[in-house]
Amino acid sequence: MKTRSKDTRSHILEVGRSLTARQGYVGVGLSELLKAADVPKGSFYHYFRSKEDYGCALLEDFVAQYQQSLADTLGNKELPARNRFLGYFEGWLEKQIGPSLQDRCLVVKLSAEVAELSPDMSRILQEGVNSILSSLTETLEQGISDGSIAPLDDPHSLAQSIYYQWLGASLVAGLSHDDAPLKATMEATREAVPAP
Amino acid sequence: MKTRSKDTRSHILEVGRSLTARQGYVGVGLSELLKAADVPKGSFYHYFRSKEDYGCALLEDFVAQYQQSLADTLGNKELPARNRFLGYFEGWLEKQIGPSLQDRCLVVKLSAEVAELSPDMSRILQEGVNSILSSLTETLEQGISDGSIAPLDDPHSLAQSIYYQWLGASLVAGLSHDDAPLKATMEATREAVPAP
DNA sequence: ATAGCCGCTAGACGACTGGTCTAATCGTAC
DNA sequence: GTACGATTAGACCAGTCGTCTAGCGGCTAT
Repeated sequence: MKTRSKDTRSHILEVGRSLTARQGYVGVGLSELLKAADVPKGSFYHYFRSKEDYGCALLEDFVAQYQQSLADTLGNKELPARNRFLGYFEGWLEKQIGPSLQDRCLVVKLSAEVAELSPDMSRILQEGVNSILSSLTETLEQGISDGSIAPLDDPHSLAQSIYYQWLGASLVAGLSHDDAPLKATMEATREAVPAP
Repeated sequence: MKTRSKDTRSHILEVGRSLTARQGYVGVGLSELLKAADVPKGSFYHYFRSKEDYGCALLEDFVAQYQQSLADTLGNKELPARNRFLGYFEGWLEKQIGPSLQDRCLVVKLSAEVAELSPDMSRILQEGVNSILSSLTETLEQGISDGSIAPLDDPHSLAQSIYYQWLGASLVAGLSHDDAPLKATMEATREAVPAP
């Protein structure tokens, strides 16, 4: 085994992520995964208890990284909160357009598949969603405070509406490999978050 | 073979629908499907050229039925258009709550899975989405005409926003088996479609 | 009636992949 | 060089999709 920058476990998860972002969870078999990662099949059960255990690790990894990038984007206190909020969705738009399926949102890709398959994986995604919604709500509140967003009745409801809309738009955009639904949603988002 | 109310092909599709609504497309193997349908394996390839051909038939069937029920709900000219519009989403809410996964929306369940798997299946779902969006837009326009909905800048954008929001909310609701996201979306929908 | 026909069924079979496990090997520390 | 944990090879079998042949059973035409 050649030396690898990261340890084998992380390496498997990294390769798994890019494969899974394209083909789904069930759609990536262990053989394919391990071949792509250049890890012998026998090693798998040294690093993970089962495929589901691996799936959970994959999602935990994803959620953790996502939260980090969320903190970077939404937490940058230099910008007015409204810009940070819109910037988050601009980033989403760009990721979905780019050809690197690698970075696509696993909530969109895996939620439906995992829902009736693995309670553990569902829970991890669920918690990721909640944490994103909290961050978005908080940013809206900051925007009201800093004056970049006009006062709102219920920031949490708005954050929820917008986030769900992006999930749905991504689903449809994936079907047609066309970013029009996302661009329309970007426009709708701008209008839904009024500057004062 | 006992007499069956419908022909075998339709029967396979019907059983396939309920299995697929729960387990996804890849998640239902031919053996499981045919065993559940009590149809011998040899028959499958008499009715379908391949599993993908069956998948397309499944989706075409679903889309056709969906369009029918859409016409029934949105086309009922007795009611003001706003009531018909909101009624459609109330129906969605009820279906998702009920334990009969059978009736759940296959756009939500299969879009992500099918996107990178089968262009044909993707196209059928895509066309279903477009047709739903057209019907919703049309109903909004009728509402503006009949006075049940206050004038809107762009009915199509609004229909799109609302529909995407429901897709996303359904995805998340499935994760937690909790209808809160859908109820919140129902409320948001009511507010987004203002009576004059 | 009966012969012929054909839509449909039965289910074995092949080539392959799925996730899992045990037994053996490797690498390092003493 | 022995001990011992970390790592791997590859067997394992249930299950995958898809194919194929044999023949049932119910029509129709004569």
